[in-house]
Amino acid sequence: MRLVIARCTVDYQGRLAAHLPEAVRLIMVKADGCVAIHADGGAYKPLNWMNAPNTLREDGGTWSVTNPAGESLTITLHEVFEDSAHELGQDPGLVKDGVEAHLQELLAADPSTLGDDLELVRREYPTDIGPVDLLCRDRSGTAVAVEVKRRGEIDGVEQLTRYLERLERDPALRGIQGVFAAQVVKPQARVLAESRGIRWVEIDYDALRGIEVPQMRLF
Amino acid sequence: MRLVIARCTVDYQGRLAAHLPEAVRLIMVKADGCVAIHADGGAYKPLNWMNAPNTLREDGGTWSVTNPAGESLTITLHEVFEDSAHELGQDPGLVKDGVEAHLQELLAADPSTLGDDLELVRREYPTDIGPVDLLCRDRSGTAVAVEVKRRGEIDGVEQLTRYLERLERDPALRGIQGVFAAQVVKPQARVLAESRGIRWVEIDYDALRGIEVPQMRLF
DNA sequence: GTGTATATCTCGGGG
DNA sequence: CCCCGAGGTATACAC
Repeated sequence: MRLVIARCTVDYQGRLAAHLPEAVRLIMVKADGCVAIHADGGAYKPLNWMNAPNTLREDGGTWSVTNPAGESLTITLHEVFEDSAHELGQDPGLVKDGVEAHLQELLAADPSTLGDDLELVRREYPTDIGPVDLLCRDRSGTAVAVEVKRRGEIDGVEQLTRYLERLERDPALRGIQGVFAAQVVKPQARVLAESRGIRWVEIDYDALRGIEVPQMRLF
Repeated sequence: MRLVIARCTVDYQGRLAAHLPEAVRLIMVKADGCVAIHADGGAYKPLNWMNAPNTLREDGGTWSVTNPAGESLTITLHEVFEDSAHELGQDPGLVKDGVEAHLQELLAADPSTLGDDLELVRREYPTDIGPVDLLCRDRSGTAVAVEVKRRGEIDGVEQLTRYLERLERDPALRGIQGVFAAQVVKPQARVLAESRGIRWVEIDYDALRGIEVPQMRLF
């Protein structure tokens, strides 16, 4: 990783056109070739950047970064305060716990949390407008579509509504019911779900984890 | 801006739990207090981060970053290879051109791209759930609401559907039609739009720019 | 402050 | 490769 602190101007031409007036900034060049221009604030997002794969050409105080898609980033260095490089090596990567995919896994393993005697038919059941998280059947054989969210907001209810509309057209699924499952279901989402005959369930993540087998734990 | 290259482990506890095993990484601390942990690859997004406002406490080789929302980032330094600081100053900021606002401008200037003889009534026409991008009328006097996107996805169709439902309640707009305009309209969005009687149009941005007057350009 | 809409979103998974 | 959905989305702007 190369780190350059310099007074510079930057121009990006590609999906949009963007220009940075002259100022002192950090230019970060990673081992995979990606380039990011950082100011001293504004969260982690750089002011300007170019992702790999790309080509970096240095010509005196002018850097040209181009990629196969035809985008270009031009950096003009007016004054360089530091220019250092470090070997970081391969990163072992981030281990995450507590995201929607994990919730979905846990619920797929034990759908009874969502209602009496629910049995899983399949996860990511496909429709022509995208896959529904869980397709189940209850004891009476009625199909049940489940949308799982970490935070249950109005968008999720809309999403489940679209799926139900599509699934209802399949004769084998006629009469399908909807369940909206999330750790927290916001008031607006509750109202919308109820007005559409969709049942909503708040899930206790820690309780679900408690019944989980040890080797499923990530760390 | 402080830049530290170090062998470290990192743990985040907050909206989820995430762990980084020991490896050499860049730790960037910006003037506003935000902290980002970068590996030597993988676009501009850091592996882990904590945005301002937060509190950084250094205790030997252990850094604790906490924020008012109760999230925490713990960095354990095992070996420090570099630790430098630089004064960057206030950044004048980015000048952008070519985003959705620009597309909307161009279409407002020439709505005929969207359909025969469309005439603009007004941009950002207000409804009680937000403004619709363009309100037009066609030759027959029928109102037409236009939602403009750079990339036409399912969310945009939902958005336009909500506006149409509101606008239909206005007697002066009864019978209003919807047009979903984007540089690219994704297949799922096409299906949903058609099933709701909304016409979709793909826009050629470069062709629109070609007929644009020079003083509309930003730089 | 909450809600809504945008983003050069980034990132990962599946066909 | 594209399509699609999730994100600790972040960010700006309106109410």
